[in-house]
Amino acid sequence: MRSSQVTIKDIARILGISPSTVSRALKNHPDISEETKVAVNELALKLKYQPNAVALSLKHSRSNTIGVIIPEIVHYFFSSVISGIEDVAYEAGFTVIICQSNEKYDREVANAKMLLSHRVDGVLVSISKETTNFDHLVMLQEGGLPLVFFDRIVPEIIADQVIINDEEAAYKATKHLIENGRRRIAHFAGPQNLLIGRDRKEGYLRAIREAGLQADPQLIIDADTYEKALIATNHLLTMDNPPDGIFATNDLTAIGAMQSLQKKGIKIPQQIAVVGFSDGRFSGITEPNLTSVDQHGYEMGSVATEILLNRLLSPSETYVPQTRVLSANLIVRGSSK
Amino acid sequence: MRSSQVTIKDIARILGISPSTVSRALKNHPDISEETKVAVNELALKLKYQPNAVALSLKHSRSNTIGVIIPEIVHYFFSSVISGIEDVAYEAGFTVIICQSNEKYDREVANAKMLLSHRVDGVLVSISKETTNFDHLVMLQEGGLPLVFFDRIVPEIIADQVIINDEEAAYKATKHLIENGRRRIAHFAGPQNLLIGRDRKEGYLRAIREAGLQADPQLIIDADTYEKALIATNHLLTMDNPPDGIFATNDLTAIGAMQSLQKKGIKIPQQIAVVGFSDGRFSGITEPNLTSVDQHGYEMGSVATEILLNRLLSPSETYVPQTRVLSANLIVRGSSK
DNA sequence: AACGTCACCGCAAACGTTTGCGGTTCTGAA
DNA sequence: TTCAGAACCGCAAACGTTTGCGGTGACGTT
Repeated sequence: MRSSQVTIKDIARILGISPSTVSRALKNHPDISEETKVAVNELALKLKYQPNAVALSLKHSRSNTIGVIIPEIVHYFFSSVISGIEDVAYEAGFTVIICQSNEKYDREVANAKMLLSHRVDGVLVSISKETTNFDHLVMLQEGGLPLVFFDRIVPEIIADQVIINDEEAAYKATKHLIENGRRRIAHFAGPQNLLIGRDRKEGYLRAIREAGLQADPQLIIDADTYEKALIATNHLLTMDNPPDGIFATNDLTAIGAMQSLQKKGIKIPQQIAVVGFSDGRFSGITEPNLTSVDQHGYEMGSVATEILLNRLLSPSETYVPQTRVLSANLIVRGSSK
Repeated sequence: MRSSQVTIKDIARILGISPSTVSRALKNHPDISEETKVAVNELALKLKYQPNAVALSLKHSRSNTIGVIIPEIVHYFFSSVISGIEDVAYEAGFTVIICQSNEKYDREVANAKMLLSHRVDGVLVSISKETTNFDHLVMLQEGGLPLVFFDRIVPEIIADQVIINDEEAAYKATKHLIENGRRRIAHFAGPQNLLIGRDRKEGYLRAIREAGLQADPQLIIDADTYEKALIATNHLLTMDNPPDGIFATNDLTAIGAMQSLQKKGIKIPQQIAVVGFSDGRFSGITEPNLTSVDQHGYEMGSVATEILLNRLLSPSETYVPQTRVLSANLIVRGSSK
């Protein structure tokens, strides 16, 4: 913030009137004469006066700024979410402070404190993989801030949330594999402290059970990164009875699996089919193209922001937390047909 | 910003002292007795007092916030840059307001005004494809804000900037194709109003000329998106004398080319080699893996932010704009061997 | 006792903007 | 002429925090 920007005081001094009159003239207040209004508005335009949003924030106890805490910016899904957030916030005249936790709890706590200090009006959160204690998020609520969780939600905290039905989506993905003849399906699972990790695994298990298949614990592997998938896939291939399908918790993991398979000369989908999750930009790029659950990142960001803005702009006396479940559809491509 | 957050006034009232004493006690001021300091600090901790950053901003004419204007968040390179920006800002105790222009000039102008109004301390900018008038950026400087351009810079404005040597990188990429025997190389070029578009084309042309090859205008096509590349590649294949190499201005465009080629049964790189630019996450995912110029997004964001923070934290009397050129190396993979 | 110094605070003003309330002047009606 | 109401402002205080300066009391020295 620079001292060389024009303030209401500058205009007042030049016109020989008081700052309160300048303020009222700029707001077209009925008590101010037309002559004064014209003079003020012309000078403000000429001097390129911009209201000081910081001073307004202090005066009104409202900053028109929302905070966003996400695990990682460089991730197609999350960057899509931020894009949706920023577009909706922009349309509503809000600015967006972006914080990444880099999947670290401590960083997430520091981010929460910083946002509280900056007096943001509300916060959109997707928690880090490490986060198992939620005091810092409760603190935000106690500070009067509405929270909206998205994707990685926290059932322990009463708040609005936007999700897809991870269990249902995973169920569909696994069922698709089963309907295409796969009988031994591995699941590359995300962290089980995150609800999305649990739900995706539950959906997978439900489809397995419904098909009367035996759930084999050896086919459920903790692997939610490209690198882990490279290793995990190699491991699967050493089994006496390797799988004929892989359902991965995200696209990059699925791609890691695909590449391991292809390096071993395994034909996809003929020998082993692969399904991902999130429908990132990659899915139309791999060979064969990746079947994937469309997670609607941009829409998730948009909806979460709309819910938050509604909380801010239309406060209601009774708080009923809202859960919006976005449709998640399976997009079938070459990797699983 | 919520009225339920604890202020210095609350602590002052509870302890029966003045707000200025609370402030000084919190800052360990030597004029304040040890007894008072202990009482203040204990109560502040108990009440979870957090300084009001908005009030501090107003008082100090400094917000410890930097603004970022980028063309598009959902883009691997830019999301990498933001990640670098956020990490460096966080370490320095700064927050980051993120604005995307969606490649629209009008949006970029509105973003600039909003950042000025929010009294950010400085701005990091990569301009939109549409931007040919820079008054809104000059306005930021006139408002006292230091600017740092990155990637898409504006030579017309005297400011700090962080780039890779696009011309040199493109020269290397094209030369690599030539050294691998390619004699008819197409260039999928970016917008020529952007310096990066011009420089990449110049580097391409220089390599062509140095090799004693004839530059064929029909081989230079305006195509900087995946979709445009699908079409442009098909068009190239209808030529009497199709190219044997393609140098694309970014990775997604290169991938579009690859997919068109593969759909027509063209072997990559045996028949036509492909080189991209930016070394996004995709390059290790395509088949064959894509040769690409590594654009160092995260490093670019980090360096740009460090330069900006230096401007803010160590102001110098004489302003000498700084240009940092990051190394850009060609990473050779299967698409061009 | 008087004076000077130091410890330890509180007052007041600043930052930019807004808004309630009251002051001043003018005009019209009684 | 007097009074009331309206037009048109300016003052003062608020928001949260900081910081210069001055006030007050205690203590030590002359």
